[in-house]
Amino acid sequence: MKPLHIYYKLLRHFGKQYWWPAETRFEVIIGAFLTQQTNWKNAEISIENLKHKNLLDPNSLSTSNRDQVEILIKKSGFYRQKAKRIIKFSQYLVNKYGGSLDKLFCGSKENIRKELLSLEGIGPETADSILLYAADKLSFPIDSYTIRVCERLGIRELQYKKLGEFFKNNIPRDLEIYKELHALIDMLGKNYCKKKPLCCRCPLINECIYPKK
DNA sequence: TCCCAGGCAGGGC
DNA sequence: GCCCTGCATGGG
Repeated sequence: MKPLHIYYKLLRHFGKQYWWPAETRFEVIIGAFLTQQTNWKNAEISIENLKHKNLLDPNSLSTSNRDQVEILIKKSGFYRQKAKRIIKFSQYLVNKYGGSLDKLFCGSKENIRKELLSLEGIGPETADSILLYAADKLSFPIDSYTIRVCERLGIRELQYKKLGEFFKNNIPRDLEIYKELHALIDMLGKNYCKKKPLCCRCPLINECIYPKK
């Protein structure tokens, strides 16, 4: 079963997800930090808290008080690390690019990715999420849901890099499809593919695993 | 009570 | 290179 086939099945089943839910690209990035190993709803509350304090822009966040930020983002967990990291990211953006994401995103995808990965708190998944949803670059994020769903589908290459290549080689180079497919896989994983029990109750995924001949 | 949530960094080996 | 652990809160 090809990823594109799965994409259309999921799209029919769940409808469009319209990821990433955010008003600005900067908000996408901060959300990407905050949602790490955390339920999106709690990350969203933290985002709203920052927004209400007018801290959701590079200049304000870069000069904000860390104790205050820690309190505002507490609900999304790991709040000390995350407060430090989003403030540091903002400072980096302001100091190197005058706070302009256009300037940060103006180079090649590969170079932007390397630069993002060099920053504290940005690993492969967060870098690819930022590239796809904030920079509009064709980069497919592999998160725990993606790995879980691919396990169910019997896809062997489960390491981040190989799985990324797998998607890259099997879906059209289309931003809309990249964005929606990642979101749809998360929707599927979130609802139907919990780690336990191992047997999957979702008819859709079962059909993917055992396609009709 | 236990497990999990849209990971990452740092250490050991 | 892979594997383990700390990071922290909230919901089911």
